[in-house]
Amino acid sequence: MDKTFPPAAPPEESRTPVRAAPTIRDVARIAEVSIGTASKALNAGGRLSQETRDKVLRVAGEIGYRPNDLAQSLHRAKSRTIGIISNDSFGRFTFPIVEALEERLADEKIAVFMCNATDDPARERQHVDQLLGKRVDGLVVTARRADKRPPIGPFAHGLPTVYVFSQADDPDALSLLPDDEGGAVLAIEHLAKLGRKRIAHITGPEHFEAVRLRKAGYFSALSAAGLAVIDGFYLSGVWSEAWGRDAVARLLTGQGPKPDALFCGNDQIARGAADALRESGIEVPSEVAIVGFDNWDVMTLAARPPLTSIDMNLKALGREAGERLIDMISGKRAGGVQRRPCSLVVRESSEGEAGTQRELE
Amino acid sequence: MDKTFPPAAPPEESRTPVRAAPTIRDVARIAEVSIGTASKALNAGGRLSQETRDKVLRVAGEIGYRPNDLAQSLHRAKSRTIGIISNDSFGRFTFPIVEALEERLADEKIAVFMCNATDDPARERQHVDQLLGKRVDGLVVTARRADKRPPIGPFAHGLPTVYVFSQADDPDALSLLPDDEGGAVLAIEHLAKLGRKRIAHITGPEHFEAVRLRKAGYFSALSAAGLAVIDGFYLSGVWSEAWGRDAVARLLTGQGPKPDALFCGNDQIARGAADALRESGIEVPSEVAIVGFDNWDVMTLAARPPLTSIDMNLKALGREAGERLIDMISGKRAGGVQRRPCSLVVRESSEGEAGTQRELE
DNA sequence: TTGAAAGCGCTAACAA
DNA sequence: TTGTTAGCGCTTTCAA
Repeated sequence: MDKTFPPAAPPEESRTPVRAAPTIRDVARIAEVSIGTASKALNAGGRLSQETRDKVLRVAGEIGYRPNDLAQSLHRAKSRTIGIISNDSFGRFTFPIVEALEERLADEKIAVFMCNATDDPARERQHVDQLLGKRVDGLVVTARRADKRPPIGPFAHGLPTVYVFSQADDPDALSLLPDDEGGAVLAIEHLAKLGRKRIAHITGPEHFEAVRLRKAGYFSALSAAGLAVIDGFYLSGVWSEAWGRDAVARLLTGQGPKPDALFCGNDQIARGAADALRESGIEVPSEVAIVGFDNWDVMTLAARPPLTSIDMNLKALGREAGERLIDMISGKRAGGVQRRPCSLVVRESSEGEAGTQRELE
Repeated sequence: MDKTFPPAAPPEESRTPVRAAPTIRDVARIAEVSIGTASKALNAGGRLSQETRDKVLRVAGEIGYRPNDLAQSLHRAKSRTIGIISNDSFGRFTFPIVEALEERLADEKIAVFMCNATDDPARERQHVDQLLGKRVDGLVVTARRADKRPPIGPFAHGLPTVYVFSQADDPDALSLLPDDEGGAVLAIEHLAKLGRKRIAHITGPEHFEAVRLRKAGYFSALSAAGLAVIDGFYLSGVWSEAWGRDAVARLLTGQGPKPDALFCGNDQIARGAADALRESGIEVPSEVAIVGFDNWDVMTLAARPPLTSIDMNLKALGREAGERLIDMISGKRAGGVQRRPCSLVVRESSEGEAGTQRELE
């Protein structure tokens, strides 16, 4: 066969619909300038006649030229790209963090690779490996539990990394976490200010560091407020509404004093507690006030009454993670475990004047 | 000053901790071969003496060489990178989709850029623009509502794009959606099989296409099952537990017949309905059975009793979106609105033999 | 079996 | 003011 004949058109299926993006070379050719000139015009740099500059920009606009970041990254040191490794398969905590982070980085024209490792170290390693291949400028690591985890690496050593809602077992690493203990203190101070004297704490499993920290805050704030620690008023269980109901049943059937307030380890427990109280004919908040944790609207707003809760300010945490990462990328060193304040969101489950419906001393 | 003096060391802050990644040039130099040879060895291609190949690979391993994807992408046609534009700021529906999509694409060594547009067209456009600069091979668009939206572009024209849980107002675009109508049919068939005759439908706002489709499924399945359409048994409101409770109150206080089953437009409504029934002394499922929609465990498992629900199989949807996008990237054309089946997940709120506790005909 | 060199799209230093 | 060119890290011919 004659090789000079044009080859047959490729079959429909394999004909890609993407037409190759125009390059700076195309712009230069059409605008009848050199590539260097075109580059200068497009990057608004150097001295150039206004006329040439305009012509180049016009042509670029007309043919839909868009610089190729890949090519730029190749000889800038930076790819303007970071990776985020998430280990929260449900996303309830991770999502607001990631969202705020992404928003903050978008302002800086940095794009975010999203990788879900779902607590599988092999997958995680694979993802990090891929991200290194993509020459990301930094890494963010998130998790569902705020417990210590082995640091990324050593294969990622030297890469700016921020752990957020997650804690690396490496003193040099930067970890950004909510101040769980402080959050608990907020809750107890609030209840104490309302005149409550017998505050119980119903919470999740103790293998969560958050549980241990909130517990510590509970006890320290009680004593700071001059309130007695009552036997049987600290109940650790699981993170469910059912446990909230159970725990309330236990508190009500016991021999000892009955609580006039509950501080719950999360909003699901708090909601279960609210249901159990209502169904036992105990009024919230007049007889028993409730404060939850997480400020998860799905729970706090649907509960009857709506729940006062502690907000971990996850969006702020995500935004700050972005900022710290940007700092690290530009060479600033940082490390250590840093905790950010929670805030109290008051709703009906704890509203009302202190002591109005209470026996006063 | 003498220019030949070495410049002062940069201040601590600006000294970046990242040591430049080794290049193939480094590998070649240390292994004492040419760059071409090193490349051949690393890519397992071409004929090469086993000895040289081993030496190159050993050196590469020792110095931690990792190919630079950016450089590769530059003259491959593909970047092995896609972008996902999400418009669901809460993430409840989007998250499982994105997660499955990311997992599927990771198998193909394709990385995912995550962009949240939060329903702001300007932000969306900005993101698409950035993604085009990064030379992504494709785009996935997700939303919170499965309603029609303007297509991405025309600036992204020609770029393989899949709309998932989201529908482009463009007949050529590929949209992947759950079969809401079929889901409703599943629910009604299930209840009819249990012997229920008076099935009410409590749902969300009609401006959601999903509401209209589920409504259509409700009516068509009723008539297919030979069941009467009862006046006042279709109630459209909002997506909340409170509305579920309200709607039940309406159904119970009305003059007409009382329902023996409820099909709810989502699980929050269903949970509210379950609460209202229990508090009215009506037993679920013996007196009134309930089926929800979304199969959101936070609701279905916490409700008393646990809720039967329709699952939209979002993970499967996400995985398929990944597959279709891969197809499109490799040149396969696809388009149209494609709906994927939902499935029924039976729990206590509708369990039990048909008619055992019911008046039978 | 190995090496040399062109080129992917872009920037920046230098030359004209 | 504009053009030329080296080179970012890699692959891929072609030559040796």
